[in-house]
Amino acid sequence: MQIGVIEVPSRKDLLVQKIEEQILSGKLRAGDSLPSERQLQEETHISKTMIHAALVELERKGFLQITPRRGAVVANYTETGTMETLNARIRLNGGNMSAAQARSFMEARIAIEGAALRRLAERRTEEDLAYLEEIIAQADALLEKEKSDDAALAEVLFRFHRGICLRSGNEFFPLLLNEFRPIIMEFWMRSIAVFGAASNVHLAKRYLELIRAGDADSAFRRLERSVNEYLSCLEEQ
Amino acid sequence: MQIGVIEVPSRKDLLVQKIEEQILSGKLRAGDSLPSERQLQEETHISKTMIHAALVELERKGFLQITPRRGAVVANYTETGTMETLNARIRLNGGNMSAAQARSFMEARIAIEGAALRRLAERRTEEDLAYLEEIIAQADALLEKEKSDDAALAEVLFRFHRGICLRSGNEFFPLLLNEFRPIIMEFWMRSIAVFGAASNVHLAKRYLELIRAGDADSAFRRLERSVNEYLSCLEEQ
DNA sequence: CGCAAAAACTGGGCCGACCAGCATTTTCAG
DNA sequence: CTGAAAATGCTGGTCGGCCCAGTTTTTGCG
Repeated sequence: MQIGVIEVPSRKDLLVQKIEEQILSGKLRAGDSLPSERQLQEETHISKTMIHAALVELERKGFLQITPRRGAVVANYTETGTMETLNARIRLNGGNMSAAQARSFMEARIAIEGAALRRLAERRTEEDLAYLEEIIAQADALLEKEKSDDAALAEVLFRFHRGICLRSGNEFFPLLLNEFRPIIMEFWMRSIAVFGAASNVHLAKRYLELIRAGDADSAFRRLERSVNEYLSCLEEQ
Repeated sequence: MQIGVIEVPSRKDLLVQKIEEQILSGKLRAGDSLPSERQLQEETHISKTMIHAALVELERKGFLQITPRRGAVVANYTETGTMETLNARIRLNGGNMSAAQARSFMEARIAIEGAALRRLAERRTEEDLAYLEEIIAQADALLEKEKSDDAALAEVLFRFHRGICLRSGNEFFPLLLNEFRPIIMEFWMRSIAVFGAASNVHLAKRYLELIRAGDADSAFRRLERSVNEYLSCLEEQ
């Protein structure tokens, strides 16, 4: 077994994580003021530069609102939160989504990828099909290797489904998939573990066939069905 | 007329913007290497701390790929881009979307908000309705003031539609709306300019009625129709 | 010429000082 | 005592330099 690079979190990252924990656990509530940067510096013995960088990162993630020369207050992250906020929440939970979160995620996936699938099936060109076939070929190549590489296959599956969004002609759909990326990769890893590598690649081929046939409705229903299969499989565990 | 706070962009922000411009204009192409941080420091007379922060921000936005101790290269932002990348592109274009972008945006809106609308109509509670009514009341209060404040109304309309996503019970939908926020606000400002303030508030009330009636299909069609009206109005200009 | 040691450079993390602007307190003329 | 102006002390923001650990290029010995 290969041992990856051991990532040492920096002190700044640790501070970010600590404050995130306090906010998500409710110890710090929306509207609460944070100590000033200098005060945090004394408490943590981290330089002001790094303290400042940590607070800026937390503001970007939607956890804080910083007003120059006035200080930082905890934001209501249901108001200001973005996908990054959610990624932080999931990471803090050990990388696991709750069942409700998984269902929410899948609903969002159906809404976005389903719309892309419909659009693409209705107006696919030879070029679109060739683009997706090329990705399928990469997946097949991975299947034939004796040493299975689940992470690489998950990456290819991500690229296939982003390809559907990319080729749908809508500029927004692929961007949304990129935004979801960490969560989607986690999903594909699980899907490969549960249903097997070959089964996932086969499903991708099925989507390609339905797109080629121009059968938007069937493609959409196929997506709904496989999502439901996955969710019920998850609930069994 | 009230003059708001004049925001002075920091030198870091200016550097970020300048590099974004060079990438979006094609002066810097995917794969090109950027000068080292120390070289940029000499050229721009900006401290290394800020140079580094700027490059990290550009990487987060999908414009660069940084490899530790090797340097930064321009990324293919169609591959790595997120909503932030798009926001930057639109901002650089003076806040204007192309017609194709507007259509893509509206398709994405139908996909996401439509799904939320359906879900909410099917399982709304009294609490959900009260939450949305409270926002509508704020909109009415704005309408009655003699001094019209379009920006405030756009903010309320945004909150109403995010409220639909929030109350749909899906955790992801409101986050996606937050992600879109700058674009959505621009859209509401235009909608108010084109159709008038009262008309937009009236439409919101109509959504609320359909949600209360539990008529998911009608609510969805209403959304599709108003989107199409907006797009055809845009194309006339 | 071959190739390994050394030098030069890279981004990453960190530090303590300094800057400009806001808020409160202090000062001091009226 | 009053009230405006000056001084002080706070804030977030920026700065340039330090060391570290890898990468790339140059050097120089065999």
